[in-house]
Amino acid sequence: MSQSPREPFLPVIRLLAQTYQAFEQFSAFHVRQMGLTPPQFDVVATLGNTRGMSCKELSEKTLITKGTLTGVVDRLCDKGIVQRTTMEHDRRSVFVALTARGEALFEEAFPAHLMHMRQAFTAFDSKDYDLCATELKRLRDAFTVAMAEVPDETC
Amino acid sequence: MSQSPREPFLPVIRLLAQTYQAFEQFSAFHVRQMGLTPPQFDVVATLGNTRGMSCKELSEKTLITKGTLTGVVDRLCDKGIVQRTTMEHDRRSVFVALTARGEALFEEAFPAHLMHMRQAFTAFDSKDYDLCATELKRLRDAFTVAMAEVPDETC
DNA sequence: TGCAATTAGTTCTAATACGAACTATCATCG
DNA sequence: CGATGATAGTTCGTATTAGAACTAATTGCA
Repeated sequence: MSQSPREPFLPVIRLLAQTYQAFEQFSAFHVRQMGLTPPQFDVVATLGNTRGMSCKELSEKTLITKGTLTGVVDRLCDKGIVQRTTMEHDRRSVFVALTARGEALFEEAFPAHLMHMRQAFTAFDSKDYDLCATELKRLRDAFTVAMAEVPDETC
Repeated sequence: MSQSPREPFLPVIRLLAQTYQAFEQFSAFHVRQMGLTPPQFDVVATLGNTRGMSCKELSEKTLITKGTLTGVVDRLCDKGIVQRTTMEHDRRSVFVALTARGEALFEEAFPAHLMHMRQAFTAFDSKDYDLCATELKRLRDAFTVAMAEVPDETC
């Protein structure tokens, strides 16, 4: 009934998936109440307190693929929350920034979401944050390094 | 340029997202090479070494929503990898099991994927697994508990 | 200068993803 | 027995999601 004892990383992978899922559920629940989808909120939160940035930079910060980002930004444009501008010095780039209405939304939604998320961490102290961050970093880097080593052999 | 120092959990959330993303990239890369999508592989891996199970059970183990699962199982049926049967004692339930061809696929793809994933953990020893698991469990439970406390107030 | 290689975004296709509405079936309790 | 409620899956609508092909613009180097 239990898993193969030969693969001690399987429990870790399972836990990672469960943890991310639990986070997503908890976070998305509140984001949807504010009339946004999680990716849309990510974009608004990333653009907040910022002059704006290119799609590429936005893509790197939100971890949203560029192809997907086009659609997300499209919908935020339709809602009047962000606006696109072509850049002067590099006409390939698109500059994305919050509109006045987008700023107002950010000022309201972002603190509200922080308040919501804070409720999950009431039992954490600074040592807990450090431990958590250390282990996550270790895991993230393990995957990143492994990923960097594989695909070259395939091409 | 740096984040609000008042919210020590923000780095943890960011790291969780980055870690899951890195895992997904690394894992999905290999899964796609085998002609499956990540959710399809999850289903095959879950059904492997099993007589089969209901959609509900499959949904709980794979973390795939029931609505989404219908489509995933549809496609696996089309490929002849799994098959559906209505249960005798409860005609609401659907029993999903690997076909002979699905078994063969599992026998080949699952060990291959384990081998792939193992490459990310070459630097981990048993203490590392424990530390990682402990912190992930703590995080997962924090979100789960917080989620359980919120929605009732909303209804 | 001039063309090949890059880069930034968009578009396209197939597959998720979620919540809500819906159907069919069971369970419960009067 | 019979209404009420709960449960398992499917269906539906909208929004992501990844990757690949495509366009436009820039860069690099001969």
